[in-house]
Amino acid sequence: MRTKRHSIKDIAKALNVSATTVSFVLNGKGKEKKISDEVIKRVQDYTREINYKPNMLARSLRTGKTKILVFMVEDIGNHFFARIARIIEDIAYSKGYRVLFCSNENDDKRSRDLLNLFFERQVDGFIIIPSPGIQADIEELIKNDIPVILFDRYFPELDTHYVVIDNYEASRRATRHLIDNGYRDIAFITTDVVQTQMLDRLRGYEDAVTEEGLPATVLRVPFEGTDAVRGRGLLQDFFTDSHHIDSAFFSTNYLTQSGLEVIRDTNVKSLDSLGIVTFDDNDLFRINTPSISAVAQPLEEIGQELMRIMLQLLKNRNKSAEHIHVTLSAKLIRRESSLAKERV
Amino acid sequence: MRTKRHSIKDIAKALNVSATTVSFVLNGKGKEKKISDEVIKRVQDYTREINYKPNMLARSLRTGKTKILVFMVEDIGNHFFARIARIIEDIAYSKGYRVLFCSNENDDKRSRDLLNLFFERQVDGFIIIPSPGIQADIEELIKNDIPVILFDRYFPELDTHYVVIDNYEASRRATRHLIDNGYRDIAFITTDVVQTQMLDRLRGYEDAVTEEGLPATVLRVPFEGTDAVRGRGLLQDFFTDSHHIDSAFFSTNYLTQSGLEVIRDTNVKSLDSLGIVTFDDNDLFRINTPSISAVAQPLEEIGQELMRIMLQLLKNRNKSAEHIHVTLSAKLIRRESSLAKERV
DNA sequence: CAGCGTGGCTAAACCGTTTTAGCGGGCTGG
DNA sequence: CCAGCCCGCTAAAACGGTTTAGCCACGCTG
Repeated sequence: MRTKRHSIKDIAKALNVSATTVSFVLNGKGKEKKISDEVIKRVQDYTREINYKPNMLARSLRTGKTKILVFMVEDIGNHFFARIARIIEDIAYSKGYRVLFCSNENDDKRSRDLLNLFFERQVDGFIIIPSPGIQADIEELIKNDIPVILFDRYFPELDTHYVVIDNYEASRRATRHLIDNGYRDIAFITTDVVQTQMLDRLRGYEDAVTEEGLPATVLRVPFEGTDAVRGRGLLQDFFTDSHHIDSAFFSTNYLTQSGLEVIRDTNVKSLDSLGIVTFDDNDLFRINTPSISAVAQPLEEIGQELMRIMLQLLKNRNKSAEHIHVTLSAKLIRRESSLAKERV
Repeated sequence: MRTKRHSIKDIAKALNVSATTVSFVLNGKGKEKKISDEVIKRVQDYTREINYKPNMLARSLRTGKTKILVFMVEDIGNHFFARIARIIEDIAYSKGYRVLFCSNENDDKRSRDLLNLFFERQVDGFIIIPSPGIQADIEELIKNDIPVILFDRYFPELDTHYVVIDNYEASRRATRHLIDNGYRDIAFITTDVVQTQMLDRLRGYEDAVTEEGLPATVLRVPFEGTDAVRGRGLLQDFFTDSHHIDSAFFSTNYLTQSGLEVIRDTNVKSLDSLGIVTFDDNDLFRINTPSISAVAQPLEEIGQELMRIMLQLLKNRNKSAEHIHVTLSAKLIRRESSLAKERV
């Protein structure tokens, strides 16, 4: 029953040809290397018959390429990351690359472990949403000449390739949109994460409200627990206590989900009168009653840019050109939740 | 700037010792192999200084072990799977194994691709929730003498190691619980997946209601789309049309979430009068108002059993003993949603 | 002083591929 | 008639580790 894995040498022996010949045929270089049609056929038939699968470790060791990319995000379960993952996977696949996904939960130790794991296994490139404290590890990768692209957030002090959106501008416009619809007491509900993307969103909000002489109310929910319950307690207290609030701008989608549930379950506020905008769109917000206005990041474009850069880096492995910085702009999708309403 | 990756030979050359010596020291066999303390120290200091990371491809090629396990489920974003994943990861980690997670979305092609990807890369073992049509591929793995354990569901016609829960009994008890609390028209809301776990849950429900002469109403929601919106349309229609229903038993957690949202948003039924039980507990159900009764699978135990078996298989790689079948029992957690209520 | 053990190290084989260099034989052209 | 070319194939090195077998020098024993 127990079958030893087949190797090229086994095949060569069985067919009375050399390992070289088998390798040529299996790599589609039969014609080019002047192997006779007869031998090509014999090799192909036999390998198919025994269901031969090459040992990629050996191949990668020899070629120096694994044809594997790593896509590391905060939480691959999050809709925003999952969507981009799928886009990237499709492009990568069509170019002969496989993609491994992993979540770092924005934790440095976990990030480091994962980077190490894959670095040691010689993956060809990394697309990363960095946790706050792994700047040095990223630098180390780059020193080793391995393609790294950051996205969603980056390190201002470290020159790397990255793809982000203009969070400041998007946040500012979303806030203005609430103001334009008559809301005057806008809460900004965000995480305690102090990385570029969140800081920019906060600044966008703050500038928009202060320009109009409106008050700024910020709730920072610690990043912990699982999405389903993250910050429910804090949110509940906040909405119960802050009666002055007439609208809320959520800086990230999982907070919005918790927020909506809290509001609905506790009836502290009426969803129909509260103005709501969220960062990062998803189906739930579209289908929700009322539908929720959202800052939609250009997922398709982000994924495409990431892979465009990655493939370029993989091609020009030698010459290290300038670092590429891409900043895309997000789109505000206006839905029921943020439009001017009858005031009570 | 560009640094070639360090190899053991580089280190050996730099320190004027042999590669063998370096390897011994790095593997902690210095003492055992009678390497002098002085040399051990020099090697350790130097490797630390240059931040040497071994090439795991080369190591694995030689040793035949990658120290990597694969954990493949339907959707790693799902709470139930994610929890088990974490438990497994912790145990594996403590034994020197890393775990790679992946989602097959219950799709055969995707499953096959993933199995192939990792098989070719020589991972040491698989823990799998199989999609319906990959029986042959699983068999192939087993033929190649690589440890495979199925869980959550299995192939009745294929003898493999597996860990499951007694879905029939759990489902039966959950249904009986609703009956005992006075519900007489219980809907069973499930997926169109026809694998063991779902079939058993269905049978459990059917037997429980027919024994009492109660009607059986089954809604099958196709497995597609993303969790957030899966089956919303169908569920909405169902609850709108089926006015006779006084309770619902959901066969899987994401359907419950969609169901709750639909009921809440459309007000077709009152959450307070409807009896509800769901398969697979999570924080949301606990915190929900009303809190939702759930069949809680013993996550910790499942994870531990899986790893216990896996480690055993990895140890006794040679002798193929009997296939191990573990069936655990689930616990019904009674909460507000299923208790006898004032009837209107 | 032969023989033996042991401390401290290393040469070389090996894992399964890819790839470079090249071999022998038949055919062609000058 | 032979130089040169093409055809069809192969030997061997290389990738970066691990592991087996064994070398040499030294001290100790009998």
